[in-house]
Amino acid sequence: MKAAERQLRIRQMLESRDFIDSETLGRELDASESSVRRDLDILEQEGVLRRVYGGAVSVQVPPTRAFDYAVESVRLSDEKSRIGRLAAGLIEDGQTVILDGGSTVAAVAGQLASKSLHIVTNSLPIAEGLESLRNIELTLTGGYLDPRSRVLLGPFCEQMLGAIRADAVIMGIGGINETGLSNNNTLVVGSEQKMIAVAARVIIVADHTKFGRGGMIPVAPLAAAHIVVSDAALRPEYVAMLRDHGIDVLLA
Amino acid sequence: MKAAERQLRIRQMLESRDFIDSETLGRELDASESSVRRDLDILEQEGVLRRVYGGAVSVQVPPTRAFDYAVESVRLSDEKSRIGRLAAGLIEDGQTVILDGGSTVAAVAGQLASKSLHIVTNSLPIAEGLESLRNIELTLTGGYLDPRSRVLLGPFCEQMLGAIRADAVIMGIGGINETGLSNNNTLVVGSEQKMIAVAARVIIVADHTKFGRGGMIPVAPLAAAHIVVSDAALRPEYVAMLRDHGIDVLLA
DNA sequence: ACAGACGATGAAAGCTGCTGAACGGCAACT
DNA sequence: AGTTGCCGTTCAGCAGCTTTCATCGTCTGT
Repeated sequence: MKAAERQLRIRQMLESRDFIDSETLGRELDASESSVRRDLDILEQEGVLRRVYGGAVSVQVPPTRAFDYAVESVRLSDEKSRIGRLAAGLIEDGQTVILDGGSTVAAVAGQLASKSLHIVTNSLPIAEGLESLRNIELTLTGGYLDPRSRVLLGPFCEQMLGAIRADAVIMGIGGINETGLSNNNTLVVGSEQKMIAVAARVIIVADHTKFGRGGMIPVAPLAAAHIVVSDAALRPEYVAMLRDHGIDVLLA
Repeated sequence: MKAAERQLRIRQMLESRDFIDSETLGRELDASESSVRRDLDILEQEGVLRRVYGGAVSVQVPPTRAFDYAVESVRLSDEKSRIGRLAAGLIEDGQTVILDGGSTVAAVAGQLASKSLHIVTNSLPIAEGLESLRNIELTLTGGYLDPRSRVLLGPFCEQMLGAIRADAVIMGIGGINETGLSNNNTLVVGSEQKMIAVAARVIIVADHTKFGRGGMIPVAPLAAAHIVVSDAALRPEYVAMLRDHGIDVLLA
């Protein structure tokens, strides 16, 4: 394995982990710890990570400061923040991205803070978390404001979503099983279907507890999703099911 | 487990817990209590937590939001709140009302809290002020979020406004003189023109300092307004000018 | 095709700094 | 005042870091 490839792999690993120790890196990359250390030096100079005793930590734009206001009530579990980081890694500078509501998507939003993006969202908490960032151009959908979830809904929201095109949509979901994606909130389903329709890539974020569950309202068949990001506790049969449908599965 | 990783885990644990005792930390992190104590020292220096006897408590983030609101309410002068009360009296239960952005309009919004209304607004601060009220149905326009004024703008906003009808619009304004209403913020003008077009009654709220001023961008001729609400310090010639155009003038 | 230069790699040596255990002191509770 | 439990300090041991060097593969010029 060449140096450039190792460094790429290290970058990827840091998308889903806060910290990696040198020993693990050496083993996973099949290289000596000397080489790993050299790679870490280079990546540190590039600002990708920070070297610490025992390994390296990923240098994130402190989500604890940039985004906490929006999600102060929603305690982010470890799993969700790992999913967030991994999903955020799928988005590249300059893209237009639709963000659905929901706490898992909010976790992704926090990790997008360092990128230059055009974000379209119907979620007020997410908008509030991102609005102060100069590198993010923020567009809200219109619509009725649901006071419980603080999400914009209804025909105006759908109409506006129908008028745009996006590189990707990042969407949370109530339940996933072999029959497809589903949700329990009746009102958001229409907007979510529109989001899927206008986005070139559909990225579903869902922790492992969402699998096997069927929500009340079907949203879309499995084939509508291009990428599913979940956590390591996802049972293998679900991974296989998704891959059978041609869906990329990433586990944080 | 390395020091850096332990400290990250401690940070995460404090996201969901206010207090952690040293013994639990030592067990969960698989490290000696000595090491845990050292970590806590470091994290305390970084301001993440505060050490207490038996463990550590998370240090709550100072709410910068409260500062914003404080500034806003200080700026809300006696005149504006009187104008707000008077203008709110023009609105009846059950109506659909469009609210423009701006601090004077925000003063009106505060006085609308007791009524049962359907409010349409492009202002995030106003939406945040009203969203918790059960008697108010709230619809936001879509559009680009202007980070400075926190108002939704642009073609999506105008398109959505064009699709609705309202009983009234309550609008602040940058300047009023014999040539009409004008504003200094280029971007909001298009939305304001739409609001005027779709509302049955156009209610302009403006303290007396706005009169005689000409803003950079013309918004509408005087005749577009149906009611102007100002304060008692408004000079009589302006009252006469407005009445000559068939506009009702109310002085708070 | 061959020789030399260059960069990358892994191993070894020496050093730095982290770790856990032990111990005395102090705070909290009875 | 006594007991219990927690804290800060100290120190030996060791894991990990840096530096150095020999080796190997690749590239370049002749």
